[in-house]
Amino acid sequence: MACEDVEPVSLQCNDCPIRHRAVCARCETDELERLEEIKYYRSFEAGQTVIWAGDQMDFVASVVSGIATLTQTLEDGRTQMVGLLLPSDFVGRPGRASAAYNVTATTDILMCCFRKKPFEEMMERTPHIAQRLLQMTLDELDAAREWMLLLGRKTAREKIASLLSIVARRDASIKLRAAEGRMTFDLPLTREAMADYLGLTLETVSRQMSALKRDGVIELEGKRHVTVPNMDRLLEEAGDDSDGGFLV
Amino acid sequence: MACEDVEPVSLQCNDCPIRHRAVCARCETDELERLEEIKYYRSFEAGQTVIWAGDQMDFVASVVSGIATLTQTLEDGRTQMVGLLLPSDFVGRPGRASAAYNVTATTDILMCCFRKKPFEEMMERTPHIAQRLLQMTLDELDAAREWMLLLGRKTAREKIASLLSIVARRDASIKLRAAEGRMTFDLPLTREAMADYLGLTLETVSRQMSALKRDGVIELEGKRHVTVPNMDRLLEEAGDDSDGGFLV
DNA sequence: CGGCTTTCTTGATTTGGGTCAATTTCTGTT
DNA sequence: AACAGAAATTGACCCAAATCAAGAAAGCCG
Repeated sequence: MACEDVEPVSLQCNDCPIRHRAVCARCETDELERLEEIKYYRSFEAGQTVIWAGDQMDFVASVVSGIATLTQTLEDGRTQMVGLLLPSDFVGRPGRASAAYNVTATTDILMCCFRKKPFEEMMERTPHIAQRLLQMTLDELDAAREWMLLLGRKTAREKIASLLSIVARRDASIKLRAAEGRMTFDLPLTREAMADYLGLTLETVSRQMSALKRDGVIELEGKRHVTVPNMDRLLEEAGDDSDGGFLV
Repeated sequence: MACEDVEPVSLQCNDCPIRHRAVCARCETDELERLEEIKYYRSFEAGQTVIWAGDQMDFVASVVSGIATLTQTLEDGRTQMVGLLLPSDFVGRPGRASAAYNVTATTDILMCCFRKKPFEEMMERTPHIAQRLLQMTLDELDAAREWMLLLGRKTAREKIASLLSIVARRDASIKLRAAEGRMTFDLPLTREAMADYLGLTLETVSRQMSALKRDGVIELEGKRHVTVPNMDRLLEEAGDDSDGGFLV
């Protein structure tokens, strides 16, 4: 339980195929059993709502496989995606009783859940977990603010290019593909989801995708499979050469 | 140093006129001396840049008086404000070497700074500080995401109304004015700053302010002094009845 | 007080992206 | 293979907000 070392990283559950990014590796040996005690799995089908904004939320969770989105909506139905959850991402927050956003599965998804109370107790006993969560939350805050720049000031074309480069990069990091230059990946989102993410309509998304294709910035096979012949060109189109803005 | 109590709140420096919201009241007695050791003040004039994005940042700080903004910019000069710092707000982050945003003083401002290294050491020794910072960061994240909805999906009029209601509320909470209904406050921002906050141009901001005035939603004396005769009406114009979205 | 700058307002015009509507292309399914 | 339903594209038109361009207020300072 005592955990004196410096660099907290991620924690590997016994039977989850991924490493959760939430908790402390150093404490792993001591806390793992306890973690196993309080955890359970839930799976959802594509399109299902995991939780509605405002609902009671008595667990925190880590995405094991699949993709989910965080969205907010106005009464008249306008919706804005405020986050994308990929495997190993963390949902829910200690010290908050109800969910702040709608969480929706966009593909079939498996989540590894921890009951909130015991998780919070574990946090109390294991300071590095709070520090690790702080780190992650600060990263998410940076990503959210990067997204604010995109939503407030970028053109439709720049928005699309930004999203594509983020997905490409995220995909690349998973596959450990170091190469710049040519890059191939599948879009995990429908045109509508992209629109909700970027503050556009799906028609505009479609039009700009076609325009980028016409101009040779991307190639499309089918609707979802994208290849970027020249990554630098795409980044240029995105309007900033920042190497980041991982909301993803 | 040991700090076993539950509810971390804020810390009162010996000679700052405000309570910083960053740290733990329970540890106050023990940590205060040390805090005094590592702290120093810096003041900036209206318009001055406190720090540029990417610069080395070897301190964290709390705003004592005045107002500062966090902004991001694209190469061609388009800028988006991503945060507003009011007295007692916290800037800078443990575990990060360089600033992520431009911080600019919009009024004369006094900041209470703590050198980062010792501050981080204090965090190590005082778990509740990390927990308190986590809490604050989660709140900021919520606010940023609320702002994403505004930037992505609200009309110019709704954006203005949202900003006004946030400033009104923040002002009200400072003055401990419980009354709903009629409300009076000074805008701490120029039209241009409002535009950068809302993802609009200053002309549009000005036009929508005039429109809200014409429609009796607000009254204006001079350019900056606003009174809201009916707070509910303003909230209605803001497009959501959420009682929050404090990016402020 | 009068000149000077900065901030703000208002008008005329343009345009990027929204809206509405009609196809087309992809999934499955039986 | 044929059909159905969902997802995506494309076109025609429109409108909210951007852009361009004067002026009007409000500070500020000698």
